Amino acid sequence: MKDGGAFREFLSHRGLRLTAEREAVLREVFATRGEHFEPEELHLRLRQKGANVSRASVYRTIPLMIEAGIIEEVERVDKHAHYELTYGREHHDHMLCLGCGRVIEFLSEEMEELQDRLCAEHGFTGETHTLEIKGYCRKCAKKKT
Amino acid sequence: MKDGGAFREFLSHRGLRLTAEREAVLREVFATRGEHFEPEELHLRLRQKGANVSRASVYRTIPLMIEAGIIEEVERVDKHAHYELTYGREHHDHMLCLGCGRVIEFLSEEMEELQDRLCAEHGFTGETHTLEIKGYCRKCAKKKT
DNA sequence: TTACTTGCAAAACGTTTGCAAGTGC
DNA sequence: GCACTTGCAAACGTTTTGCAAGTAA
Repeated sequence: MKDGGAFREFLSHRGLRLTAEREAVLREVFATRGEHFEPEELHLRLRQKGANVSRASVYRTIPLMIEAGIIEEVERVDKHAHYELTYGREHHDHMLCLGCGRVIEFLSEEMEELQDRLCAEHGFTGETHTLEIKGYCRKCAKKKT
Repeated sequence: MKDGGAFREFLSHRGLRLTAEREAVLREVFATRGEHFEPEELHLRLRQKGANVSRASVYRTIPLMIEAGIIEEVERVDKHAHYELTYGREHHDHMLCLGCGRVIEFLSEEMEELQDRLCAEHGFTGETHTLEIKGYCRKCAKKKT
């Protein structure tokens, strides 16, 4: 697990332990490379691969990975939380197709600049932003007409 | 209820009925003018005012108001959903203070333009966007240092 | 009259937690 | 050895639903 270093450091820095379960969760998260995931799904995949990690441990490891800056919570389409790996990736935002559910990721330097400007205007110290554009992808837009 | 027209129209257009319960919920939503609210809270306020509207009816009315374009779901800070009245208001976005939980609303014409540009670049037909900037308001930023 | 709507209480859902047993450091 | 971690199953809080009774149109 070449990328796991940041998490290991985070754990030891906090006096927490690197257990087989946490390693398994972390490995599985890295295996999703780019895709969004849900806790339940992550747990299922771990079981399928024979890793004995309980649902509780998955749920307990997620906030740690967030604090460690490995993952982030993204949009909540349904009732439950969605996450994605952010470690080693640039910040990006999402377009969500209301037709097929497809998620398009995009980077926008302009968006970053706009955030800075907006924050300055409101005396706000911005740390992160989430921008989600809902609409229809090319295919679905065509289908609709 | 001078503002309720849109909802009435929506209901009759869909062959749905304007019941006392739906009217009460709608009235209460309009009474929140600008503030975000949660279903549970809305239900509580209705009870306190003596309106006999069950929790179930509140939950059943919310999706109708969303479809009617009266309210929108905003950020989910905790586990549960937050909504706000949007009818008759311009689209705006939010800054959320991680210190005190305060929500700052802001309008940005630039943001609207940026959305259009981004969508065009990705062959996407954007309908709405949600932008949330997390960080610290002036007070909390000062407190932190 | 006839769908639509209601309240209730139970179910469902994702998520969290208390506990006793286990384990990294 | 001691604190941190685990799995389990029960608890949690929000949201949804089946049902029988009620009601707008």
